[in-house]
Amino acid sequence: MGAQDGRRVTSVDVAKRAGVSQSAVSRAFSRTASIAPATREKILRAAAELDYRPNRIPAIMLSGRSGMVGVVVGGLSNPFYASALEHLVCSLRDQGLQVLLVHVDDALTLDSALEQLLGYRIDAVVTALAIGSEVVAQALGTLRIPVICFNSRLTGPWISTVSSNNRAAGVTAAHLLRERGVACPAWLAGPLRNAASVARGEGFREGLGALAAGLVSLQGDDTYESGYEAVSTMLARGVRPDGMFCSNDMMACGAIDALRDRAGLCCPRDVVLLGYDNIPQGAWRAYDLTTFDQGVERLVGAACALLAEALADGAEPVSQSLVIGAELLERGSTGPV
Amino acid sequence: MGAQDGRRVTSVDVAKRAGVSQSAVSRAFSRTASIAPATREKILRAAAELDYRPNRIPAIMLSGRSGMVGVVVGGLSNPFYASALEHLVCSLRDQGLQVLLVHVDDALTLDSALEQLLGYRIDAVVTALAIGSEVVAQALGTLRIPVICFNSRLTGPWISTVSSNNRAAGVTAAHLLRERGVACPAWLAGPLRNAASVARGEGFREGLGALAAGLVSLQGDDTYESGYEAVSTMLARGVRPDGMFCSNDMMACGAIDALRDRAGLCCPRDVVLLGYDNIPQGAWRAYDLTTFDQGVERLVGAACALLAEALADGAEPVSQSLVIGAELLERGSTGPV
DNA sequence: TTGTAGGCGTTATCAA
DNA sequence: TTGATAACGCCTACAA
Repeated sequence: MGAQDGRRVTSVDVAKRAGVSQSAVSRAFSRTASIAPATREKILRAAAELDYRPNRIPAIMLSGRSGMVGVVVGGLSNPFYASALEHLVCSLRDQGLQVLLVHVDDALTLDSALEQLLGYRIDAVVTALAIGSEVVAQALGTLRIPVICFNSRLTGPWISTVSSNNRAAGVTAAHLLRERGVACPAWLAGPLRNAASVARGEGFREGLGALAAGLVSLQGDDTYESGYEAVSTMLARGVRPDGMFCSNDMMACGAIDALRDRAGLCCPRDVVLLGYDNIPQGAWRAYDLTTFDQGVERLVGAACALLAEALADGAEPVSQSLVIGAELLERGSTGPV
Repeated sequence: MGAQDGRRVTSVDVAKRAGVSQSAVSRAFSRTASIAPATREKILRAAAELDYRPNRIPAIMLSGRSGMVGVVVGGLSNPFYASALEHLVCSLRDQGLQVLLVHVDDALTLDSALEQLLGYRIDAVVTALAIGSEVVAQALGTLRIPVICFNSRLTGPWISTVSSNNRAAGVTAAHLLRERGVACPAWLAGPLRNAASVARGEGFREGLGALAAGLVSLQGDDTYESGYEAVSTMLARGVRPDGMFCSNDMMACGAIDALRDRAGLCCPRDVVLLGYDNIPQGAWRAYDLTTFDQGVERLVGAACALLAEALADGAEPVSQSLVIGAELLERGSTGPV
């Protein structure tokens, strides 16, 4: 049945079999068009017999809208981003949008990737990149389609952002350490290009008040290894903080392991420590990590809401910023209350 | 510049500005067509001025090929799959293929997801699903486009598979435990629908030889929590193996934590333990997990090779099976040599 | 409610 | 090397 000759089954084939016009077939598969139930029935039967599947491509040509959203990801090795992607894909599907996925390492890849995507007439771009923001804003701004960024500082007429309240969380982290009687705090930063990390650091410093004077600042790159390295180096220099805020959970796990390995230090007994993101591994018994939960669902939900607005018929270029409050999730690494 | 009136810039606009025919514009952007360098130059300049980007959609209509591959993923929360996806996206891009990503929870979602994808005229499907294979094979088999599966038992005229040598790895795991003098081995299985897990278990049992008689079999579902639970329950029943093979690293991490938490048991001192997948977390100091490395690059590379073959012009329905050898990666959890 | 006809933006074919 | 023209498969007026 169907395309014996290799050719794909088209609406014309179905029309022929059902003894109707091609436009009738189109109507049978349309939500809005009016068609007699009996005719529709007949057509659907013929379509099923031929194993016909409507082709969306011509509709894209006519409408100029593909129903596809370009999703640009960087570090999928961070479970937080993997989870965000998973939620995003599901939410977009529920909005009837498909995801055209691109992985990007640097600004160059980004440019060529976007070029590719644009050929497919994607309706929008969603991204959680942490590449040099200047370059990215430049590249994204010229697309003339809506762009939604996570935890970014990018701005532009087509660019909207969704962020968690990084600065406030930093303050909260500082207050928690002070409550726990921390005297010598440390801050483990993510890469400087990561706007969220910078904001967390600023909030932390602010919340520390007088304690900020003696703040030990370490630099990581958001990976477990960098957290392990940074803390190992610090310990080797004889620096021993009793409280620590890590810009993300991956580094926090590395920090905990380095403290244990290199100096026999335990959390929270010797160091009160917390991270950010609430990745599943933080909940693993070996870490039992206090952290900030960004609420991936809310974050993604907000992004999709912005997207829906930006894609609404006749919408002007939208540029909004939404801030989602991150919630402190206390576990063992900051000790009992 | 460009579409002041909101309309998108087309090749006709560029042609007008460059003072050439529309076909000339098409040629200027084509790799194969022949065109005078001067003409090409002139056209590209006009295109740049208008910010023109070729539209791939009409080409899809003409050729029937979209250059898009549907990628169906399940558990992105397993870092192994996240990593595989990352590699896959990059490799496909290098082949000039785009990724249309779909997340699927159950067979129902799969059906509707595939229906969606087919509307976009995807050229092939790549998947690492571990859903009931009957249903999936049914759904995938009727697509009439190439399907590449990871670690699956699916078969059919259009279906190819890439697997790691699960059975052989199971045997190797058993031999390692025997070398270490294990007397009471345990096996922590993944879900039954996971063909890879079943094969690993069979190989393990085979490799154990006489020891298989006393094998302790535990059931998990490939998550950390299930590993933790299964081992906790086992310990509560007073069962204390001295060697353990876990069907994947996530469960292995859970097992290690349960052994430590619930019975103060350490690896490798009290239990010689190994997993499968080589996820980054297994290398974290808290686990230091011996495991089998599937070689994501090789796995993905093989899949892409199969795909290229299946998509070659005039290719018949391809059905191949490739097996990639997994390599034992010894770390601390199986002890020093 | 139904059929006819035009067009979406390219690529491919053919003639010049 | 170029330009005109016919597809590709569907949607959407418009007419019946």
